[in-house]
Amino acid sequence: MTHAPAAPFDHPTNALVLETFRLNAALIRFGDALVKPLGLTSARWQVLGSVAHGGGAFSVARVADNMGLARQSVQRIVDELAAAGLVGFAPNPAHKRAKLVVMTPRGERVFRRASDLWRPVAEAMAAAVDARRLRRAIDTMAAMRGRLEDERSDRSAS
Amino acid sequence: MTHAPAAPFDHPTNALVLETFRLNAALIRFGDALVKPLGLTSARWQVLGSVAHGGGAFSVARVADNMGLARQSVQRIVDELAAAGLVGFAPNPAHKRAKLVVMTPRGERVFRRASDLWRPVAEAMAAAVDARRLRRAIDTMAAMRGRLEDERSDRSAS
DNA sequence: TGGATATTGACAGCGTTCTGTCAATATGAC
DNA sequence: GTCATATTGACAGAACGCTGTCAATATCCA
Repeated sequence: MTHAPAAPFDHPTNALVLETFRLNAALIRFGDALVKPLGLTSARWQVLGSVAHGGGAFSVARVADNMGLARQSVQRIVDELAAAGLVGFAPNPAHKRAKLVVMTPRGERVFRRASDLWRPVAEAMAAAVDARRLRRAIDTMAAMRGRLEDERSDRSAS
Repeated sequence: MTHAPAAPFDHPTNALVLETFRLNAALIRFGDALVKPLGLTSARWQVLGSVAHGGGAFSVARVADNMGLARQSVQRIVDELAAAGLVGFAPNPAHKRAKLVVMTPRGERVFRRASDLWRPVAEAMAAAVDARRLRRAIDTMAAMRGRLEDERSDRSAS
C-alpha cells in the first residue's frame, strides 16, 4: 500500500455508493450467467418480469416508468422479446398506437424457469442476514435515494 | 390494478435487488449531471478517483481490479482521460509494458472540483439516516453480495 | 538456463442504457 | 369543434461495460 496523497474525501455516503456499484455489478453478472441457458439476459429477464407483473395491462411506456428506465431502453428490449416469441402485442382500447405488451405462453414458461433458477439463490442470500436487518437496509437505501432525488429536483428548480 | 397472473415469486431478497438497481441508476444519473460541467461522466469520475487514490502507483489492470471491473472497461476510460489530459503514463520499473497511470495537474484540479460539488450532496444523503444505521446497511449489502459471489464460485466449480 | 504459465495492453464486437428528433395519436382548454 | 399540448413509438447516435482474441512481457518451475 502506497500513501494515497490525494486523500480524496472520505465520507460514509461514499462507502454506500461504492458498495451499491459493486452489488449492482455482481447482480447483473450473476443474472446474466443464470438465465443465459434460457436465452435471456439480466435486462430481458427484468423486462419480462415487469410485463408478467403487469398482467398484460401495460404499454411499453408504462413498463418503462414502472422500472424507472427510459422508454427507448425498454422499447428495444420489448421488440427483441417479441422477436423471440416471449411477448406479444394486444390492441389497446384506449390508444390506437400504444399497444399493450402481453406474455405469450412461451414467455410465461421461460419466466417461470428463470424464477425457479433464482429462488434458491435468493434464499441463500437472505440467509446471510436476519430478515429485520434486511428490511432496514432496504429502507435505508430508499431513504438515501430519496434525498438524492430531492437534491436533483432542487437543482433543476434553481 | 389487474390480477398479475404470473405471481412472480415475492422474496425479501428481490426487494433488495430492485432497490439496488434503482439506487444505482439514480447515482449514475445524478453523477453524470453533477460533473458534466467539468467535462466528466460518472464513469470517468470514478476512474479518476481510483487513479487519485492509488497515487500513481497502479497500472490499468490494477485499477480495474480495485474497482471490480473488467480490464478493458477501465482501459478505454483511461485512454480517454489521457486524451483529455487528465491522466498520463509513467514508466513502470517493474514492467515495461504495464505503464503506471498518474494524475496530471489538470486531472488533480478537475477531481478536486468534482469532490467539492459532491460533498454537500453526500452530507445531505447521510443526514437522512443515522450513522450507525448507514454502516449496518452497507454491511448487510456486503454480506449478501458475499453470498452471491459464493454461489457463483460454487457453480463454476461444479 | 529454458520453457510453460500468467499478466498486460491493443483491438474488435456485442448488449444495455441514455439522449435527441420526428411523426402519429390522445387529451385538454377554449 | 379546434387548436395547443402531452404522450407514444420509431429511428439514430453516444457512452459504458462486457467478452474474446492476440502479441508482448513477467514470472515460475524444473
